[in-house]
Amino acid sequence: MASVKIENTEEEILNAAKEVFQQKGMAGARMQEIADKAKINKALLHYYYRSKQLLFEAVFKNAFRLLAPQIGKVLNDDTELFDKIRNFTDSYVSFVIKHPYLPNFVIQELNSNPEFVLKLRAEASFPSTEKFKQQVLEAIETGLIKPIDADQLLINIISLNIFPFIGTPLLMALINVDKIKYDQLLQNRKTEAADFIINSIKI
Amino acid sequence: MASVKIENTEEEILNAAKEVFQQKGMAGARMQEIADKAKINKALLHYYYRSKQLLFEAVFKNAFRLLAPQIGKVLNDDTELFDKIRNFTDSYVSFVIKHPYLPNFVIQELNSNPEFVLKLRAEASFPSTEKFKQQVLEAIETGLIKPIDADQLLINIISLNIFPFIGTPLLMALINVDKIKYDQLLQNRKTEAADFIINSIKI
DNA sequence: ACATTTGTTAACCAAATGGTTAAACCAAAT
DNA sequence: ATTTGGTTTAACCATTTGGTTAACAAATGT
Repeated sequence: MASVKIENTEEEILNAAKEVFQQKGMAGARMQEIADKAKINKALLHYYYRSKQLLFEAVFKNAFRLLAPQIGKVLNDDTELFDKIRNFTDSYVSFVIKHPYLPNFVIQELNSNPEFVLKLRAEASFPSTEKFKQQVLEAIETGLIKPIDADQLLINIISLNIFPFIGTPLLMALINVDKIKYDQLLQNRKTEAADFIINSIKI
Repeated sequence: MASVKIENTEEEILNAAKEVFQQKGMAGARMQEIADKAKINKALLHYYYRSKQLLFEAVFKNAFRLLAPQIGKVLNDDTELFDKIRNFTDSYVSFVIKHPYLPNFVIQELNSNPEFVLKLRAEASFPSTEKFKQQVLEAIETGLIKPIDADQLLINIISLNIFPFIGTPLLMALINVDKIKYDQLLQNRKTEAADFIINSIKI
């Protein structure tokens, strides 16, 4: 039964580590807290993952592998541009509501460890933007959308979808609503954000 | 000359603390590093700011007092809606290029200390959205813009302006450009972002 | 049955870290 | 010249923290 137990503890650790790292970041996380949350001895953490750094990287890669395909949807999907945008905003919002700490975590740690990006690029899951750029060019040529730089459009799409989650505390304070009302706003964005984007570019 | 010296050291400390806190966050910052950067003894930090927490709060409030008026521009300015949007995106981009770590710092620490928001609301500098909401309603009634929820529009404006800075490492990796090219993209956003927003809402 | 490998723990350790203390320094007032 | 007040430092301290060790337990192979 060794392998069963291994997978149990290993996953237990990873889950606990995920929680703690995503809430407190690399610097703020404590190995002891992770051990407690996983209900194991601290030494066992080092038995499975040799150091805090390695445990963190495991968590981070897991998170990124979850997030990347979501972003990939805007990029490497075959559907028509407007559908794709609608599709993306809808599914991304649903996704993040299930993993609320994730985008902030990824962004944050990417900011404090810019070298991380290099490691990520090597990953198979890392999305490529070629297809999207091509599609935007075609849509411009066929007169479907106004001329716009594909990179800027991509930045816009991602910004409109990710920031409302990362900026939750700031935005909540600013528009002066409680968590419940704000979550409703976010839900509405499933369609609102897509409409906003499409309105801007369609002819 | 005691008072002169005070202001010098105190400011020296605050500047050093700003750099370190903004790059590493509350948890990752080290008092020793701040002292070194300010070229003073560590004990002197505690002489001026009794604890790490208090020093951090001083830095954070400073940062927020810098950021808040920028956001306030979208909200409490008298100019016409489209001009206001153009104005805001232009001046916000210029502002953040001068203070690159600032938005990320504020967002990040707001996320890990949601109670902070309460303290900030009390601040005089905290922007109110009433005027903006009113203005949007009027613009809809007079047929200047399409119907849109003012809160959603505000979220869109802020997202489009702030996220490209916070998400720099992610976006750079995604669209596969170096820092120089990315900074050019950001510069272009001074007008691009405003156009994008206005295109979306104008009739 | 027994040896070997794998999983788990309690106790421990060295380094780092936030914070304190007591003394020294120094400009201005007396 | 001496006192006085705030300013600055070196040395120190208690606690926290990531990480290790050595011993024990539980499987697994032979």
